[in-house]
Amino acid sequence: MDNKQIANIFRKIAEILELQGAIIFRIRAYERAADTIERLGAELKVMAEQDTLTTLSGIGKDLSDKIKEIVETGSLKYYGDLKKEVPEGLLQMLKISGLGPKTVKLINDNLKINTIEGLEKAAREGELRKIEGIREKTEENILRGIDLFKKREERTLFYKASDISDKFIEQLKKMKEIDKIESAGSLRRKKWTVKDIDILVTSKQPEKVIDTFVKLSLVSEVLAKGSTKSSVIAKDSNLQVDLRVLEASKFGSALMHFTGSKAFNVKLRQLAIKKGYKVSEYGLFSVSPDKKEELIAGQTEDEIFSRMELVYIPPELREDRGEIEAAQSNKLPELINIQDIRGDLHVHSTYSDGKDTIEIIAQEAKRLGYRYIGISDHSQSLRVANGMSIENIFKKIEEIKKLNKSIKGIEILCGTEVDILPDGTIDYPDSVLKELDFCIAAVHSGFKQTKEKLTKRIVSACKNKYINIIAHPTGVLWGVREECEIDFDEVLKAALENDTALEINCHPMRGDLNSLNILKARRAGVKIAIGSDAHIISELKFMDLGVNLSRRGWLEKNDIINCMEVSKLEKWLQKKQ
DNA sequence: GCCGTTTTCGGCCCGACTGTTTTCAGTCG
Repeated sequence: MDNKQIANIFRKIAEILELQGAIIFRIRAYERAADTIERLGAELKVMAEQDTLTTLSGIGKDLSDKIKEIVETGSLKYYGDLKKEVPEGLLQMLKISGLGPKTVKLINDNLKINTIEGLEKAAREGELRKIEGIREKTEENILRGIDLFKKREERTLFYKASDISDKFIEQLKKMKEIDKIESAGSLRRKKWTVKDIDILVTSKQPEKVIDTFVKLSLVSEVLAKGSTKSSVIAKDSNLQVDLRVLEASKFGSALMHFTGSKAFNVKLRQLAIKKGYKVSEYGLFSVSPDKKEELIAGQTEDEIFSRMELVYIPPELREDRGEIEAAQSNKLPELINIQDIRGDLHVHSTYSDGKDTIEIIAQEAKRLGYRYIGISDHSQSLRVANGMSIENIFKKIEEIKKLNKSIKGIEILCGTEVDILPDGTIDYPDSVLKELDFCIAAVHSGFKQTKEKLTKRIVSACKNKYINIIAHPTGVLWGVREECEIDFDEVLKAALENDTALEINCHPMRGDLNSLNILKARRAGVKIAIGSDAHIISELKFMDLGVNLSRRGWLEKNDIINCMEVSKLEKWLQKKQ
C-alpha cells in the first residue's frame, strides 16, 4: 500500500463516521491525517518501520498504530468492520449536493433507503415529505441535486473554467455599481482542475448586483440568491458560479478567505490565534483578554500578511505545503513567470502528427518571443502518430540546418519524442539519437505493466546518455487514464544521478507532472523541462498552463532547463555524452 | 482522534444561506 491508498482509507473512514454521527473532531482528525499523508514526501512504510509516524502533525498513537497495521498486513480491521456497518449506497448519497450526513441518516432511518435510485423514486412519489423535518422544498432540492449529480463531471479543467469565469467577469464589469472584481478559489490558485468558480466584487448596492447576476444570459439555473451571495449554474457547462458582494474595506480578507485553500486558511487562523488575533473573511481582528475584537486589517491581502508578520504568499502556493513557515522566515521561492521561458522543446511538426511545418512553427515561436524551439516528433513505433522513420530523421536534420540559416532571431533544435518500449529499450538506436540536438523519451504503451516494470523502463531511459528529458512521466490523461503507478522516488534518483530532466507536460489533458510531484522533484534537485506538446501552433500557448503548474510546484528560473539561454541549454543537453 | 510556552483535559476555523422552524440545525465553502 502506498501513501495515497492509505490516505484513501482514512478518508473513507471519515465518511462513514460522518454518517454514523460521530463527533466532528474525530472525523476531522481522520481527514487531517489523510491530508498529511497525501502531501508527505517520505514513504509511510519506511516511517512505520522506523517508528517515527507520530512526529507527523495530526498523527498520534492510534493513527500511527493503524498505519502500521496497514503497512504490515495490507489491510485495516477497523475499516473492514466499519464498512460492514454502512451500505455503500449511503456513501454515494453523500455526494449529492445539498444532502449531508444528517439528512441521509434521517432518510435511511425512516424509509430504509440506501441507494440514489431509491432516493429519487421516494422523492418523486412525495414519500420524503412525510418524514418530520423534510417538506416539499427539501424534496425538490434533493431531486435537483440528483439531477446535477448525474450530469456533473467531478471537476472541470482549469483552462475551460477560466474561460467561463472571464466571460462572467466581462459581463459584470459593465455594471457601474461594481467597483472591484476578482475571481478567487482554486481558479486563482491555478489548480489544474477546479470544482467551481468564485467571483468577488465590491459594491455599495449588493442587492442590485445580485439581481443582475442571476439574470445574466450566461446563467442556466439559480441555486441560491441571498442579499450578498448567490450561486448559479453556468450555461453549457454544469459549472457552479458563486458571486459574493462585499464592502471595499473587507475585500482583501474576503479574497484571502475565498482563495483558500481550506488547509491554508485553517493554518493561518491557527497562527492568528497564537498571535492574539482572529482572522475571517471580514478581516483581521485583535482580540483583547475580555474578548473585545478590533478590526486591524482587511482592505488588502498585503495588509493582512504584513500584520501577521508574513511576506506575501502568492495564491498558487497556498496549500499548506510549508509556504506559511517559509513566509515567516522570508524563504519563499522566487516563482517563475511566462517571461522567463526562453523556448519550448516539446512541439510536433508535420514530420509526425503535428499540423504545421517546422518553418511555420519557428516563425510563430519567434513571434512569441522565444529564443529557440525544439521540434520533437514521435518515433517510428508510434504508428498512430505517424512516427518518423530513420530515413525521415535525416531529412528533418537537413531541413532544420537550412531553416536555421534562413530564419534569423531564433534557433531551431532538432529533437525527437522517442518511445520507451515495453521492454525498456529505446525506439531508435544510439547511432541515430546521437545525431540529434536533444531527445525526449516517453512511455506511450504498456501502461498496465507492474509498478516495478514501469519504473524500471523509465529509470533505464534516464540512464541512456542521449536521453535528456522524460516526458509526461506518470502518463495521466484527464478523464481517460489515471496516473500510472511508478516509484517516483526511484525515478527522481535516476534523473538526478544521470542529469535527466523531468517534463511538465502542458497539454490540458495531461498536466503531468502534477504540482506535488514537481515540488518533490525540486526538493530532490531534479531539473524540469516545461513542454507545450503542441500539435498545432495555436497550442504553443499551453505553455501558460505549464507555468501555472510550475508556480504551484514552487519552481524558480534555475530549476527549469527551458529558462536557460540557448548556449547554456546546448551545453546542458550535451553534458551527458 | 490530536494536542499542549495558562497543557493530560477540554478545546479543536468561521460565517452565509436555506428550510423548517419559531430560534435553530444542516449544509456548504
